Amino acid sequence: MSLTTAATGAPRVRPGDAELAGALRTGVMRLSRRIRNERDLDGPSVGQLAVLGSLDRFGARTVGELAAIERVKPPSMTRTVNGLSAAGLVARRAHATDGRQVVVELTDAGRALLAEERRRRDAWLAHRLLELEADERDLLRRVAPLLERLAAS
Amino acid sequence: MSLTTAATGAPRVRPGDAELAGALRTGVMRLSRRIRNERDLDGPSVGQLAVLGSLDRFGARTVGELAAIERVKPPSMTRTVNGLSAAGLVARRAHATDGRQVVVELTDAGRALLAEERRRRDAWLAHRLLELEADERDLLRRVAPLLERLAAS
DNA sequence: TATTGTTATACTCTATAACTATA
DNA sequence: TATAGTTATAGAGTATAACAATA
Repeated sequence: MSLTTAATGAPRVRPGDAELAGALRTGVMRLSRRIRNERDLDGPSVGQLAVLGSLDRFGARTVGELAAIERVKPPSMTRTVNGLSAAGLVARRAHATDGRQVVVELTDAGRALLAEERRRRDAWLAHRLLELEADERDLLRRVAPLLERLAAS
Repeated sequence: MSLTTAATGAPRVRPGDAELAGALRTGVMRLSRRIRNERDLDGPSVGQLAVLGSLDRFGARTVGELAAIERVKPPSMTRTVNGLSAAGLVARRAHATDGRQVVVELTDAGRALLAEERRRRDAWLAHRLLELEADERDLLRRVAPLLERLAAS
């Protein structure tokens, strides 16, 4: 099975390509809805957890940077940070040199919650993943960065 | 907390497994947000399009069946169907034998819109997909049903 | 003037609870 | 009584527009 044309070497569109966008879209949208539904109702929201994770991975970031990372608008990130701050999971502090910017950083409580969150990663998604075959998990592991790339493009 | 049991011979968790749920979750959530943002603002919403697609694939279905397929609650599906009906894309009709149920079916306009939607599948997602390598698209094609399975489990 | 963040406001999608009609 | 769908209402998450503070 050749995936490229003999002439140009350009990727050849296969029969299923016309349906791929649709299939991927419905799969992503349904799974995202499912994830939103299954999370711990007393804990941080999915969006809040994503911010905590980014702060842990990348270190303290301004509100604007967090908005860019999560691909939301600044007012939305302000709201998300407000929630995290009210829960004591992040703290705002002044930017060292630019008085307009607000730096957001994890608190000890935020780090602890993140650790706890990781510890119970056998919540429903991880649990469902374990019901898959090993090669299917491998597939998903390779695809996760692809989804990020698509979201960032 | 053990993720596998030596006794059952279940797939053994590899080093990356602990992070898979988190990576998949953030990828799915960000891409879903991106998809929501990029759609045609004058056309049907993502949820409405999904329903049109299901009606096309599976044929006429009751409101309750559509709610189950899309994994939303009946009142949400009533709203979605209301929007589609107001746009003339679907029609309600009485169930043949059960007066409580309402059957939803595609109209000609709905079918035409769906065809048009497919024709311009080189909108941003399909366009982005074509920028990937052929083997990456193959990966996504194999993963799409997996996402559905995860969402349905 | 331009940029960063916030406040005010509104819209979309989803949910639960209560209600109607039918089985 | 139980089920299917709808209506009423509320909550979460997002957006745009206007504003304040700072560069």
